[in-house]
Amino acid sequence: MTCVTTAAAEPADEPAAPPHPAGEGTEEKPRRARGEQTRQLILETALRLFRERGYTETTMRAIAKEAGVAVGNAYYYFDSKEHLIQGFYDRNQLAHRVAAEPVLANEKDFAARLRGVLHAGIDVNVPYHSFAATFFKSAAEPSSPLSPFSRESSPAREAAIAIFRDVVDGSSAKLDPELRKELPELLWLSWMGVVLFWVYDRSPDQRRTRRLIDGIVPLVDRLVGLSRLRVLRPALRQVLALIDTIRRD
Amino acid sequence: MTCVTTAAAEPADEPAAPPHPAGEGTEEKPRRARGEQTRQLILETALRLFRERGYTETTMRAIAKEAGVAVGNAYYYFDSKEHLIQGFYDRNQLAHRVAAEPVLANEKDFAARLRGVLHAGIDVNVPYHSFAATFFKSAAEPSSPLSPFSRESSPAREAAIAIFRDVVDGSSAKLDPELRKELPELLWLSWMGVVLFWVYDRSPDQRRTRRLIDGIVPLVDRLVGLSRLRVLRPALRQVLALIDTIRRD
DNA sequence: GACACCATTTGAACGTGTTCAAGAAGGGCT
DNA sequence: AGCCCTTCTTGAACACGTTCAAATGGTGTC
Repeated sequence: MTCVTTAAAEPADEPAAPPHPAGEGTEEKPRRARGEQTRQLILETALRLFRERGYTETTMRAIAKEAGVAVGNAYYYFDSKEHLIQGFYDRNQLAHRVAAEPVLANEKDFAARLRGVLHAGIDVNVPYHSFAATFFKSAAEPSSPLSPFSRESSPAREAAIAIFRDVVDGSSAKLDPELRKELPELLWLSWMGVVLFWVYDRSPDQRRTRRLIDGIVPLVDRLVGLSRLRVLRPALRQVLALIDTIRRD
Repeated sequence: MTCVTTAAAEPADEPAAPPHPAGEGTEEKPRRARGEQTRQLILETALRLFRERGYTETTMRAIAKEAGVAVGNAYYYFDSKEHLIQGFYDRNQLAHRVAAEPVLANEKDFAARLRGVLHAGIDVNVPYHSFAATFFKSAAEPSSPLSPFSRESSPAREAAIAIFRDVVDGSSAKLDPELRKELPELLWLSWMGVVLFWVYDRSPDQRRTRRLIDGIVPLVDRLVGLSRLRVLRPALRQVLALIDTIRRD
């Protein structure tokens, strides 16, 4: 209950930068530090065990024991076992951004940018493919805070969409201004589709997903290019109108 | 608690035909009957409780008690609580077929057929929207037998695709023969997308889903119509090639 | 009738995620 | 110092899904 606020308040920066700027003294504990430290300890331990044993096989008792705390303590910081995944979620979001940076900085071609970003997204997730399925199961429940469409995931979702906005804005492609406005979100949605495919992908090294990306990017590129074609104008308007209709409830 | 009757007797539309290995020397009557009856009783009771209280809120103990059997007995017939959903799955599949029948029989226009089938699919699911979300959660796990892509769901999946094959075959639309071959499966995939949208749809009476259908059907119709256009031929080939590539692992 | 066999049924027991009432650990105040 | 208040920590207890060795019961065989 109480930890909901703390958890949801600053989820973005916990993976990389610890909130310890300078005063590294042991006595410098302004009330917050002790709790935050425990929180991090539990999260780190949990993610490590998830990686080592898988999600379902890792029990809350094991996490607590390994972290050297009581099981109830974990529930003081995290509402449920599933909420521990949120940490994984945020961390990978950030890793995706970092991995996509080179392509976004150097490449101008739309297709190349999109392709790079999609592959980068898969790259950072590869180590977790085995238990991503279970994790995905949790995310699939609409009422779950882990759902990519949920309010709680809103920051992470916005951050993800921002990457695709970058893909569009930094590209040399010329396209319909109205489409340009909607494209980032549409690309993000496609990305969710790719992730869905990836989760289900049982081929070695998930190479089918790689091929899906390589195949679908030129298609999207072509479609986007064709968007200025006269014959397709009405269809484009139709799509945009539909999106608008659905969005306004 | 000998409630043998009402629950089991009412719905005679059980899709599972009794196994008739005709040609075996054994007597066909008594041995199997008792077990099958219990199995049905448990399934009926479970589905009723799911409808009344929701999936998560219905405990296996409650199902067993209500059915007048021991918990272990339910596990003799069903591997897990999730496996009980498979019954729900099959039943709705059949209901979809039935509900779509009138449209498929009377309508010739492709768009109208597709629209009718999609709305019919939502219609039969409406009563279960509240717990469909939880049920969907189970189906989302790739390893789960409930996954629409799993081997266990193969029959139900084929049956569903068959509906869309009917949509295509019975329509007056003229389209590329290669596309025609793939279209049923593509439409089924779109249907899965619509269901996904529906599960997440929180608008009253899920009216956003209805609008999504009404909006997307003309689009698909248009796209299918355009498929014979010269400019789009290469793109179409590209799509079909991609599907082929992915399919062959 | 007696026995064996196998499908069926039982309910206690196990391990799990989660809750909760109680306490410990400090820091700020008088 | 003494007290209060918030933050943090504890571990037993609960309800659930699931398992399993044992009991039951009907059917075929001798």
